[in-house]
Amino acid sequence: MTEQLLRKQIEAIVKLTDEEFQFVVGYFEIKNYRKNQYLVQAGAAAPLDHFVTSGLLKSYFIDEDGKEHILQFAMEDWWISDPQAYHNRLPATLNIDCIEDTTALAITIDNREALCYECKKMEYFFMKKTTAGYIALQKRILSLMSQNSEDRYRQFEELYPVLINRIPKKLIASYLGVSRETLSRLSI
Amino acid sequence: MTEQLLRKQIEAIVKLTDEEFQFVVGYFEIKNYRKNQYLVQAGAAAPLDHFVTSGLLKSYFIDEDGKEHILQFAMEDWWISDPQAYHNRLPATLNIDCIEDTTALAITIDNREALCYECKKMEYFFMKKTTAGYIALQKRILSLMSQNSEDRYRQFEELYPVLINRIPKKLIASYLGVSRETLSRLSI
DNA sequence: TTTTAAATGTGAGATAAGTCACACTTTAAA
DNA sequence: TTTAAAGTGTGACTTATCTCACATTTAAAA
Repeated sequence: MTEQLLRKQIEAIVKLTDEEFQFVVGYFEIKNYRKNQYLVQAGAAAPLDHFVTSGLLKSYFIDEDGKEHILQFAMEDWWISDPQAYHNRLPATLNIDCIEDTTALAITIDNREALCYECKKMEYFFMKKTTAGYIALQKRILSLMSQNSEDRYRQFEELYPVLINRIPKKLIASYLGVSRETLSRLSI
Repeated sequence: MTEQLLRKQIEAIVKLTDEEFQFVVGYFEIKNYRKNQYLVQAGAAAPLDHFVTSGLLKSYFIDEDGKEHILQFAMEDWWISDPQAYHNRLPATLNIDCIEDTTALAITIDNREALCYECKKMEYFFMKKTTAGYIALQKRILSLMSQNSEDRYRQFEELYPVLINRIPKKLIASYLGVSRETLSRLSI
């Protein structure tokens, strides 16, 4: 069952009774998306945070030259949103779309805030997740500043071995901040 | 009074009574540091998160070539730590030291967790701060991936005008992920 | 299965940024 | 106030990476 994945992730941080988990799940809705479908489009509202239970997504920014820069991939057990748009109820600056058909549990910002208010365990859970995300982003910044393309690729390989054969190399290049030609020329 | 800065920042997010604020402040200690002094050294413990009330600090990573990469500056009203070391009670991978003599309110991770447990308003406050930090890091990643040195410098100027004349250009270069020579050659 | 589109590899040349070197200026220390 | 250290600017050369082009392979759609 798709909710069990969420439960497992939550319970790695805080224990919940069956009733508590049913209460939590009530704040989410199950969503299905097709390959290439947008979940979020720049300029539009981005009212949902998604916990992916199957499939694969990417969030990315399109710069003034029309170039895509991938900020995040999200497969099973990952969360994905445009955090700025979501938390501050602003129009999206990012796009999110499906690399594969995807099923996710989605929660609105209002529901999330209500849930955190009603259930402090969940506030604690989200706190832990956000902190871990913050740490991961700091590492990514250091990686962009201190490593060359090849080292960044190798680090990606090590960190997300599953994704290497599941995502086109040109998308990995975009995630790493390198052109697809340069990635293709690496001795890897 | 140095605590009032903290109160003001907290009250921009959650209102506190005088008693509540006194309770909160009890979890912090006032620390003074001299210019060039380390707050955190790579390899050692990093048991404190600092809320700066005066002065200026930097956190940075030293790569295998001995090159410094600045992750963050922190002046009045900013928080600074090695989040990975702090939250997970690990040895630091970052260094933090003073660009200017600094006064800060410091809190241990144990005190922070106890405070969040005792005072849900503070948990909410830290949640908001961490989320805002996460969003800022995402923007920095996109900036590193999509902008050239000059655009990054101009963006820094716009975002932190106060820091431009307070920090040596070579440190700004390190923060922007560019050599000091290249920064010096920009037509800015 | 056939057709079309997407992904990938690779050459050739352009370019942003890095590195090393040294002079000059500003700031801090003795 | 003198001395030393740190910060900054700039020339000359190197290099990683980008861009454009086109061929080839692989995957998806008709």
